[in-house]
Amino acid sequence: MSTSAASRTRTAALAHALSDETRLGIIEALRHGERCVCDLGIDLDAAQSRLSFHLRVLKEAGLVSDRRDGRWSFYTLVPGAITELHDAVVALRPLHLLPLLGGDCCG
Amino acid sequence: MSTSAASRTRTAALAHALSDETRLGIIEALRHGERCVCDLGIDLDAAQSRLSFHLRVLKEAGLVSDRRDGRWSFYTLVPGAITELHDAVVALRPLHLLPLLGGDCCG
DNA sequence: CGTACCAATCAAGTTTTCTTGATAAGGGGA
DNA sequence: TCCCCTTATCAAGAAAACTTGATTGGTACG
Repeated sequence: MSTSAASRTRTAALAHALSDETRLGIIEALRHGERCVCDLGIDLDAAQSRLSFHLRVLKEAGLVSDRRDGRWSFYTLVPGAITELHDAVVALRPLHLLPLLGGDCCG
Repeated sequence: MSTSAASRTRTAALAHALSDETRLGIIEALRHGERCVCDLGIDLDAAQSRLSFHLRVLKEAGLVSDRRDGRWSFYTLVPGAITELHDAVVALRPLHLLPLLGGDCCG
């Protein structure tokens, strides 16, 4: 039942991907669906190079995926990663709070 | 409905606190209840100074609280912070997955 | 007192992360 | 072909995070 070292590594990587406000802004923008980089740049008022850097971090963490269409790159949230993150957080609950937080009731 | 800048700052801070494996190990150890620093050092095989550093990060993020008793310091998880974290992750769900992940169904 | 113990803090050095500007790769249109 | 647009990548520097060993501050106990 104890969290394995591997899952701890994974949780740390996911948390790191979320530990930056620019990246949280990207994720928020992608909640509504696929976006191209140029639109994200306008939404977030971020330099192109900076945006590209953070998109790469999110992609390497498995939180977003990209698709190329002509000269544009489109990014999307990976639903499974959000679920994974959710499960990781639920796994941190104090044991005496186990029934709370909505972790096990909707399966 | 859009995530405010303040809550993004808070989410980033919480995520940063979880982005380190040593700190995840501490949280895991505290799930079972209060622990003193000396026990945590044994559990995690971490140098005293290093442990103290990470405990301070967790404390400043509001994830743990401490209590002094004689020469010992005892640390505990702050239940509200885990809940807060849970809510923050739920708020990142893609909009078309809103009914999933157990966010809204448990009162 | 003096010693031992526990934990926080400090100082120094290393590593990682982030930002910025420049360059390169690739596709579309004239 | 040539030029422009979009994006990724690189290089360099700045800032933040982490580790380690030493010091300091309290507390208990002889």
